[in-house]
Amino acid sequence: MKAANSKIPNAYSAECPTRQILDRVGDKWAVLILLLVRDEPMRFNALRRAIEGISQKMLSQVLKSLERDGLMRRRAIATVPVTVEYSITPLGATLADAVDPLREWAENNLKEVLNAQRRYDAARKDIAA
Amino acid sequence: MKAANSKIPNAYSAECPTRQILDRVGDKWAVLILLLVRDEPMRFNALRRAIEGISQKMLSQVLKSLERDGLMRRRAIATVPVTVEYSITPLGATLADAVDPLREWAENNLKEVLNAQRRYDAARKDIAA
DNA sequence: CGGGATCCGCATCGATACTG
DNA sequence: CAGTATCGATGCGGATCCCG
Repeated sequence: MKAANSKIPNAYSAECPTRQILDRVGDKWAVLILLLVRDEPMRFNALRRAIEGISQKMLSQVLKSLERDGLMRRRAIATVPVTVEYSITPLGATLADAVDPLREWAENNLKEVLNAQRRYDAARKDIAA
Repeated sequence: MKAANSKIPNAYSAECPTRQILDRVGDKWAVLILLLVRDEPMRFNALRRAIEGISQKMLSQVLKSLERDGLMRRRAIATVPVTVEYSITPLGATLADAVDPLREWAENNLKEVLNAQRRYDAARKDIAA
């Protein structure tokens, strides 16, 4: 990543906010966690169970970064054994709201995307043959 | 969210549309390209120049997957040398629209996120000391 | 101009084991 | 229960060269 190019009209420099946020939203787990926690505070292993396929390492890692970004709050309760509750912050809630249209789009259009893929692959196969 | 995982109240299975789409949107380059191409059709090297830091390999790779997903259209014009124009599809345009709130959020809240990070890091440093 | 093919380093991530 | 620590594979992505 080099210097910014403010000259070019339609350009995304490395410092562009969209890119920086996209890098975080791009973390496929982060958004899922955010959406889950928005509905209700959740505990570590509850999240682990709710998100099929996530490893404990990834989960704790992503949770930490979400907390660092001010999107989530971590609350440890001194019981035995320890209880930890993760809840969304107001800032996180606004992000979750901004992601909602995307989730709706996903639900409404996934099939069409999959169809497009099949068409594309079929066309490619014709060329190969 | 449909009957697939209607048992578990808050869960994201691997087949969840949101996850599948997020995997694509998670590709940090894909969304940027989509947003650029929405405004006006663009050519390969124009995109390359517009997106700071992308390699030609990544660009051609992402372009191909966007085309495969039916989100973008590739049009080759038989000039010498070849001219190739990438434009958004109607489906892609709806996705771009769904991403817009996210971009706005990014522009409005990046600073707050960065502040949160600094606070978090400062607190951690205190503990270390 | 618009890519494909290849090589390869390094960061990611999963698996496992251990702890407060 | 809620994590940390370590190791090892793998695959992403950059760099480079080449071609129609």
